[in-house]
Amino acid sequence: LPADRRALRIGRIVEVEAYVGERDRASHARFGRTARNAVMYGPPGIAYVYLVYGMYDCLNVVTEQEGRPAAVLVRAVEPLEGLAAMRAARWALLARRRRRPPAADPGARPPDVPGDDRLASGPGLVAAAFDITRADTGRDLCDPTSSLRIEPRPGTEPIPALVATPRIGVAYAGEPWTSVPWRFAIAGHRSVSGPARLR
DNA sequence: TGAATGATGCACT
DNA sequence: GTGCATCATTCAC
Repeated sequence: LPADRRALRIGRIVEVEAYVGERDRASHARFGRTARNAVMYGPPGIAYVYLVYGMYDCLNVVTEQEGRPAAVLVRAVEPLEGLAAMRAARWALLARRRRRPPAADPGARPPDVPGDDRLASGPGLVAAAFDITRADTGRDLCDPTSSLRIEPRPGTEPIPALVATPRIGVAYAGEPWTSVPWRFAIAGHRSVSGPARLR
């Protein structure tokens, strides 16, 4: 990893989606156990990272007992620390998409990188901001010594108000799976994905 | 402000 | 070969 992306990065998860069981026709487990989704059948707390649309990695957390394939997709994170590293990673993502050489000055912000609170406002952007890739699949996100981990909400923070909506981008699954309200977000939070009017 | 579209790699039928 | 748990850009308004 380049030096400007080695800093500690911390964020608050503000939006997730649940994918539960082989019956869920929107889930990667809908065809049963395969090479790609095998980790979903394992113990909970483990990372499952997959590639979507040939371009973006997406981070999931396995959530159920061994043998029951389920995971939560981390759709958006509020950046808290290590913002410069997140910006650098975002810039690298943009440069890759445009097939342009990396920018000369790593400290500057390109004009099309959005405000800091939206650096990880989408599942592909979460992985990009934290430099998470498919190579992270299988890592234990609950290990407090891991360099990639999820920690409990500090007890000093109140439980935020949530909204539940249908999941994004699963029209192919058919009913009831396209409509079940299994997307959860902090109500009105500025770092939630999507256009402002829907936050 | 919103709808349409291209980029891009690979898992899967 | 088909289609995808997405994003940025372009173009209309």
